Amino acid sequence: MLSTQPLDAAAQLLADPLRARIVALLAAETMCTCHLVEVTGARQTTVSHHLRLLREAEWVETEPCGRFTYYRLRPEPLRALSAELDALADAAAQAADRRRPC
Amino acid sequence: MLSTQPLDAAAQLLADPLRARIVALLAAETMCTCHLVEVTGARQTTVSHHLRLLREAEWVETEPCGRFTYYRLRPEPLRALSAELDALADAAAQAADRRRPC
DNA sequence: TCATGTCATCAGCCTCTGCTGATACGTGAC
DNA sequence: GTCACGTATCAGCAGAGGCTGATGACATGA
Repeated sequence: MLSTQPLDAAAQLLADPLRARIVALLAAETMCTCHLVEVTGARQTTVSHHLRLLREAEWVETEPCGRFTYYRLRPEPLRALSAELDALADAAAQAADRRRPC
Repeated sequence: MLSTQPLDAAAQLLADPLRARIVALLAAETMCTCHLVEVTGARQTTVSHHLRLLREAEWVETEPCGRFTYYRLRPEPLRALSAELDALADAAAQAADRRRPC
């Protein structure tokens, strides 16, 4: 268990459609808020709200550049979550035989 | 993209603390509802509610056994989600260089 | 058949959270 | 300085979803 945040807290960050879209967009390209607003079609305040949650969870890093703010997605939290899910899948594959009797 | 369900829908299933706990418990051992109620300390209706969501998403399979109902966690959805997150992490690792200019 | 135990479903409540509009801050251009 | 632009924060609202108690279906054992 290498994760620094609980499984449910990490999953919660991806549980919203728009936020998941933002994560996917930032995975492809480092971009600033105005890009995300343009691509997603959401309001600026809404995008900023989601970026705040990602920032507080340390899933993204900000890089101010003049008037703009670039957002970069950190791969580490995604890797940690992926590894945790993979471990669960491994356990589940073996749990078909292990059955707790009533 | 091998996943049969959207990223946010899959993440939503793990976004609740109790539901994530149930998934983790079922990953370790195939067990029936009464076990989950006993271990988690939650009400039976609450556990049944979460099991229903996992069942409808086909994350678990049921096996009626007399009065009891055994629940088995399928590893496939976890693997698919893990793979998707790993791909996002790969992309994010390279996206540090790719920057969309304003 | 009747009582008991296991589990699922339903309606209602309540909390959480995402969305919105208004507003404030900082930066760069003029 | 003044204006435009990009961004963040705030309060209020509304919808989604988790929890609860009541209830019913089904299987088991006396």
